[in-house]
Amino acid sequence: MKTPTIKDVAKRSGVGIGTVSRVLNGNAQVSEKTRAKVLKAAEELDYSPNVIGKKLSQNRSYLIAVVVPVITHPFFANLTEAIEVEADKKHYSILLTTSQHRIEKEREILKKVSQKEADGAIFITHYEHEESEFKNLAIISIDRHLGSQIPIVTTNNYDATREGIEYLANHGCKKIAFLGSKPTSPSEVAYREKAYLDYTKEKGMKPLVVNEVVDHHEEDALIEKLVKEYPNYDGVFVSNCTLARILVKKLNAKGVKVPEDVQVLSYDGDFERNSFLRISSMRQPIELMAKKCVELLIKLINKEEINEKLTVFDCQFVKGATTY
Amino acid sequence: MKTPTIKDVAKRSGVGIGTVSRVLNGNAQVSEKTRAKVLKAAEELDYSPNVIGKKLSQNRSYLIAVVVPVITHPFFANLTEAIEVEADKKHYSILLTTSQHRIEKEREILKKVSQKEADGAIFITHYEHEESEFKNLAIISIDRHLGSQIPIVTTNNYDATREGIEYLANHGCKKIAFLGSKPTSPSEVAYREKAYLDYTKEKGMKPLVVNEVVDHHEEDALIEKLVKEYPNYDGVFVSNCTLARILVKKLNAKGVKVPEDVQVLSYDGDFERNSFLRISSMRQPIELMAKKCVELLIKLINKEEINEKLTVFDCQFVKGATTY
DNA sequence: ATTAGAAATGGAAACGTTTCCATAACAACA
DNA sequence: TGTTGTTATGGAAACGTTTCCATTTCTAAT
Repeated sequence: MKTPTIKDVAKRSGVGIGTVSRVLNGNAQVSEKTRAKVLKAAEELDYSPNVIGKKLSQNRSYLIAVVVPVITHPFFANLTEAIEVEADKKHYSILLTTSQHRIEKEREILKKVSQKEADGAIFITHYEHEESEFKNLAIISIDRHLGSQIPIVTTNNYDATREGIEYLANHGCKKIAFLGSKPTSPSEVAYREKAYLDYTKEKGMKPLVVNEVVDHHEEDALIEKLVKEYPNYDGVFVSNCTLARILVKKLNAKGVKVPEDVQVLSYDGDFERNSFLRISSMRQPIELMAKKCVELLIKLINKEEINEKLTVFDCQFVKGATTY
Repeated sequence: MKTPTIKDVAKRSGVGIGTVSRVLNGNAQVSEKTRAKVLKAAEELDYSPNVIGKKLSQNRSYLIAVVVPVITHPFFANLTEAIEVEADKKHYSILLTTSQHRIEKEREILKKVSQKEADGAIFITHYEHEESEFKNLAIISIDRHLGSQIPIVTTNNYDATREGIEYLANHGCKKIAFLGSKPTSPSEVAYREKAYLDYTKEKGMKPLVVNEVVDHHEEDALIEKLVKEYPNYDGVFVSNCTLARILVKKLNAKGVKVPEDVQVLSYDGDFERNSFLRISSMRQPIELMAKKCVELLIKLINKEEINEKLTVFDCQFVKGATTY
């Protein structure tokens, strides 16, 4: 009992396959009588068009690969979900690919895209690739510089960081530190540290920076370095929310109170659900970013001209329990 | 400048397309000389096979749809990621579909599967569907009874709940309450409440149950009902971890200390990252479940016979900070 | 009744693979 | 050198659509 094809519908309704296609897609003129016949036959056969056939004939997969290190991280999960919702509106589906922090797996994903497994990809990830790996592919990157041709969607890293640091200063912090994990490849994220360094220089403050390239499982050791420096600071601007959470936990464990002894403000936005401690943060407008990514990517897929090589969104300060 | 096809490779290497296919798939005998020629030509043309063509010729998409309400929930994210990792090992990719708590969207997803957008689906979701909607489709369900033909992967809901409640009793709880959100469709999850009711009956305890069918955004009101009952209980077994987190927050807000005044133990497992409060829980072995789902689903896709209509995994008690 | 123009329709070609079948090349042996 | 059996190879057919082009049917005006 094979599943029926368009031919079966054509035969049963006594029309040609072209006509069936036109009826079902509703994009061309068909007489009312024919339309009824075809719909009836399709109904009776319980026919639904085979998507793979359609994809081949259009040479389009209508799939967008979302490339993240892991989906279990709240930031990635929220971003991916927002992308899924936007893509769905435009009749694209999401191919979920996690690199599990392994560059080889990321390469495999790129290969999938070049094999038309997906029409394009949105990269939210860390690794540096050869520019040649991206040749001609429809790719949008969040934050990172993947290659001269890859459009970037990002936030106002410099200004938002600056705004955050000023917030700390205006709320009583005299000695502000910076905590981050240095991006492994050229990235807009680097402007966060730069904003901090510029600020301290301007104000004649002695900078205290803990910002190294670390593997994701080495975060604890990194943060430990800053914890040790206490009480050389009474405020910390953290480059991302995961680090911020761990920092607060470690400070608490040491008996340092947040925000009483140290105020903590983070980039990113606190996407943890039902969290027992909301981190104050400069929240990135994830939904807007997702929407923009999808729009740009679809333009790229359709070979339309794109003028925005760099799209910048503003962050918003969201008060949590880690600052005054 | 079109992307090269297998024909281009055949022409350039002076062989037939069948031979090219054989070389590239490495599943048939090809002379060393020919193999070299073909590989060279493929290399020079920078050829990579078009996956859609392959899919059509095999009438397989090598895609598994993962159907979750949202991906932002840690439990769903962890499960999905585990599924992705397992599927990848078997050369399947993941089509991520979120229903956003809307049954219509879930129907659309089912339609996608029946249109061969994916070869099969793993359902981790709430809604009740007509059994006819699943006709012949390769589907595995986690916990829920979707239809008489759909295999279920679940945990030992009854026994693990019982074990949890006994743990509370053994650690000083005299009056144990049950908090849950009632499944909207037949589900193995229902055995959690049953285990509680049986236990209290056996022990001659007066049961205190707050377990209603609620929409996901009505959870607060549900939990409030139990909070009001305090101090009619000194221990709570909660059916899932989201509810448990909210419960603890609300109890704290009311000045009730956890675990000093009330101990809280949850089903599921605490999948929040860097949480400031670990919930004690009966943890479900997510990785094993994911592996099983993928295995079963692939068997289903391959039309192999399946004897396990119900697969049950054991949970493991994981101590957090909400119990002694 | 005739005809021009528009609307509707049938079906071949195309999308890029895999697979099957027929044939060709080769090796080994008499 | 011819024969047989094996291995290698070319290319048509098939997968299920969409789309394009040629043809038919209809409409309405003369």
